[in-house]
Amino acid sequence: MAETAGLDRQICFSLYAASRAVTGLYRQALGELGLTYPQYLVLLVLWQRGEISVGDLGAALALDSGTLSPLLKRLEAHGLVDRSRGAADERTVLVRPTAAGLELRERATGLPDRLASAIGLAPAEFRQLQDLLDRVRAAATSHPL
Amino acid sequence: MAETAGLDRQICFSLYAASRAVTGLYRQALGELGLTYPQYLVLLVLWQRGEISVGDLGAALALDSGTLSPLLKRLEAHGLVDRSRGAADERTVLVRPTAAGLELRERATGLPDRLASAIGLAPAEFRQLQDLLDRVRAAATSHPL
DNA sequence: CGCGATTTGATTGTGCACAATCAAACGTGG
DNA sequence: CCACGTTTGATTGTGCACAATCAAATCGCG
Repeated sequence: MAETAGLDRQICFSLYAASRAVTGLYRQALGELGLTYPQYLVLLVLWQRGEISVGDLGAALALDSGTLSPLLKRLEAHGLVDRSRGAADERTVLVRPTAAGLELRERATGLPDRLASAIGLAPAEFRQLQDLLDRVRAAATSHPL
Repeated sequence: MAETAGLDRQICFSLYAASRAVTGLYRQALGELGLTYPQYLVLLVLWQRGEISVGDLGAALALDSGTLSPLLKRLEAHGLVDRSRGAADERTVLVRPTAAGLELRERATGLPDRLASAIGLAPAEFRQLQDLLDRVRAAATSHPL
């Protein structure tokens, strides 16, 4: 045989398709807030940590500066974040939410629960899925193949 | 309280991050073949189904023409696929692999197994993960939120 | 101090994703 | 036959992702 397996047997496609489907669900909800999904993830970090450097933000989200720099400029243009050079190290850029950026937090509070109920897994299944995904991610990022 | 949950508690981020991590693993392996990950998915379908219309391809991969049209042109420019208008219906475009496109299948045979072992889940866990992902995808695509 | 190596973020270029719009081809009722 | 609505793919525009490269700031070591 040695036939290449079809799409239906490839875990990678299930992962890829599920990720895009869930992002699409967020797209609808976030559209009301004027945010994209990666922008929402950045704000999640800022709401939790307050001021943070671009580097630490990239480490938290596993995104590099080529993705974050223009994204942060768009958030700044929309008045949701401030950016400034660090006082101690002039190379670092510190990002923090503005008042408008903090206000969005209230409007986004119900979002994770709405999404979770739309997906409709049992709580135990959610935990199981997250555990498996985190292990996959850890293996994929450490193993250079 | 009513605090927005952090990144670590959001299943959506685990899904998003795991998907990008696995895609990154494929990126290394596919680089030797001169393919991107979505291009590889298109070829998987073509290897299995032979000739197929752009519409059916989009349905199989859940991708629209705005993504597939330029992607297929790049594959055509690399000599891996042919494109032609359908005889019965001049609106449809039929895509099929060239000889070079079919040869790549041999070079890609070991790939899913190599990736699976790099990820390192037990077979039962793989099945479990795929089941959960497919259910998430089904719920996310049917529920309009 | 001074100079090479490192760190940090920005820039550039390619390639997805997806919404919105468009034009050509098809199909059907009158 | 023909006008109208539908289907099919292409095009356009915005916004991620990521590799590669760059410049400025900092650090380390002699």
